[in-house]
Amino acid sequence: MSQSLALARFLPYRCNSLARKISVSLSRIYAEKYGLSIPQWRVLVTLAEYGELQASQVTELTSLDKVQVSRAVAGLSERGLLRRRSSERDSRAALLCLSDTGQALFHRIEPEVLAWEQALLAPLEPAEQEVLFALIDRLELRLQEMRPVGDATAGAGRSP
Amino acid sequence: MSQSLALARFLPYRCNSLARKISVSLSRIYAEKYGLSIPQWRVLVTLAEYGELQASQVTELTSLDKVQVSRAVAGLSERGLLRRRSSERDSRAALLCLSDTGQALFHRIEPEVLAWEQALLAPLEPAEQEVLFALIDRLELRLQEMRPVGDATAGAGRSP
DNA sequence: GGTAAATGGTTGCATTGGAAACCATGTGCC
DNA sequence: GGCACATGGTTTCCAATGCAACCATTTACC
Repeated sequence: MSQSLALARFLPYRCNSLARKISVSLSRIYAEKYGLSIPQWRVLVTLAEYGELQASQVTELTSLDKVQVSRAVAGLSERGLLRRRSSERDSRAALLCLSDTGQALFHRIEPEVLAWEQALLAPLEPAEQEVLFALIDRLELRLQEMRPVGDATAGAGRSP
Repeated sequence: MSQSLALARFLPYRCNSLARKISVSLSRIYAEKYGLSIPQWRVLVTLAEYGELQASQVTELTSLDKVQVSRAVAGLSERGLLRRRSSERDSRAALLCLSDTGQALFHRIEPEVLAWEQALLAPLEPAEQEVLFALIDRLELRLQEMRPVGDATAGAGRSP
């Protein structure tokens, strides 16, 4: 039957478009007010959540690639928002954690961002919010299944 | 109550991440196989759907900005996939429509792309697919409401 | 212990994408 | 008609992004 293609009903387009609008709107908080890029923001959140992490772990947790993480870390470090020390176990590895300033900044931004997200999700009932996240989970899972086996294009670039 | 922020449960992140993965995966069809960029692809679809359009209309329909449309059109035009003529009503306006080659290319790609989308959506029941699109609609609507009034940052740059 | 391969992270370089400046034309107003 | 301003589209310039090459170190293996 193959209905014909119209962007309005084409998931890649709709999803992209939604994601873009969300990013633009949200970035007014952390970008315009606090001068953070998206990668920087993600690194900040992740370190706030997990404490001390190796850069490679941040890479996995944020879905950023290692270059983005490296640059984000450099930027945050320059502003004194995080500290880098090298692991004694492996002197190549850099262990990252937020400085007090970084923590403070995060705690200042977090409620604003959460409030913004709540405002966005407000029209959806809690059950609908669950459904939304569940659908996203399933689609991501599906995408992984669809990837041809033996494809090196995995999330964060591990695997031999 | 304000649960704390975790990326895994943060809609902007999840949505962005999903959109990105979808794009990467899908682009194997129209980018790698047919050498089209995303903007070019969107313009192609839109012209295939609507016939002859002015560039500004394409801009609105695709959620691309006018620079992207301009470049996409230039690229497609170079490859002979679309024709540009200037409107007699307004000699600034460019009227765009697919050439026969462009139509042919579209008809070759369309079924592949639709099949890909079906594969992605396969794990979702039809009713769930409806829910998904409905949720996206509502979120986009909500984003528009949330935009501070008198904000010039509208989708495609209309409004006085 | 020494060489080869793997891993963690950074840097350089080419490409992309968006904002603003820019032409060309059209519209409003006197 | 003429001058200011709006509009359609293109070009220019700069920042962000991503890939690949690159050091430094560690691991594997002989």
